[in-house]
Amino acid sequence: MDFPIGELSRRAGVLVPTVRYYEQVGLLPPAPRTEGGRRRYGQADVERLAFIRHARELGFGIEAIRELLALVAQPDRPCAEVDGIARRHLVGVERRIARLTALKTELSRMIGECGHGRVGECRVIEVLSDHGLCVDDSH
Amino acid sequence: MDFPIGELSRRAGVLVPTVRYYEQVGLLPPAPRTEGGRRRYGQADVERLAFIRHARELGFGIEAIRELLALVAQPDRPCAEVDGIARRHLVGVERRIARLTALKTELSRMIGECGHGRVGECRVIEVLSDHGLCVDDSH
DNA sequence: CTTGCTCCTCTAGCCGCTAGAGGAAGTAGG
DNA sequence: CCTACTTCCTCTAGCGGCTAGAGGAGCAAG
Repeated sequence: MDFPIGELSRRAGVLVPTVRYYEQVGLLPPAPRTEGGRRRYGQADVERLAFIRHARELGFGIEAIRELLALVAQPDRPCAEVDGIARRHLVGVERRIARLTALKTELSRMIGECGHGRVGECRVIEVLSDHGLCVDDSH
Repeated sequence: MDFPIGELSRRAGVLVPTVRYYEQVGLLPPAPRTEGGRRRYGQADVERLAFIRHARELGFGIEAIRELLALVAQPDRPCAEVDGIARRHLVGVERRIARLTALKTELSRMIGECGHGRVGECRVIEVLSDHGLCVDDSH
């Protein structure tokens, strides 16, 4: 119930330098130290760190996670804010998907039209050279 | 047929500091200078820069663009390499779409299950706290 | 000749880590 | 007690692809 950073790292599945980074940016509180200056952690830190890790895996940014952690500390407040943060993130993810899907379409078309001849006649190069050859000019 | 960086910027639709950055990383050749030390450009630079811009819009990285530009300079070579670069990029884009789509699914589910009560009972927080509540553990 | 615009270089910042240097603390075995 | 080994510490720099800002010089028009 009182272990060093490496153990925390293993338990939460987060690299040691990343743990220190999270402390630095304020996602984890400054850990108490041994006489020799080493950080000591407890079970609560494992849970907090696992929360952070999972949120990161779901693509939340550091700032959003900071807000989520602040809200977790106030369990009696309505969860509209939590909902809002998650929804905003979802909208961002959907936008990125839409953009990447447009890219994918354009790339596929470009590649499909390549006649596998020489660079000088390559459709891929032509399309890159002339935006007018794109179907969708959203980019 | 001999204009400064601001004019190049306008014609190609690329910000001035970005043009200088592209020169720095070798996508554009070092521009000839006036006596006063200012860069001068011609029509060929507009086309090269437009090519770079379009490739960036399609998500190609600087390194890939460097390779593409080197290939454009050798129009008689077979375009298999061009094709390869584009295909590799397409695969990367598809992977990112797949990943984001999985995120989107998880986020939507999480948000849909939120009962709009208090933070303490919020499903969003619960899911973030416990990875076991995720349907797909690919993340 | 002065105003105002454009241009120059250089440095730092964005995000979220990751890597490495150089050194100190802690632990296990002889 | 000494050594060897591992883990930990701080600090700095780097990734990609720009973007912003400081501080100064060139240049064209009025």
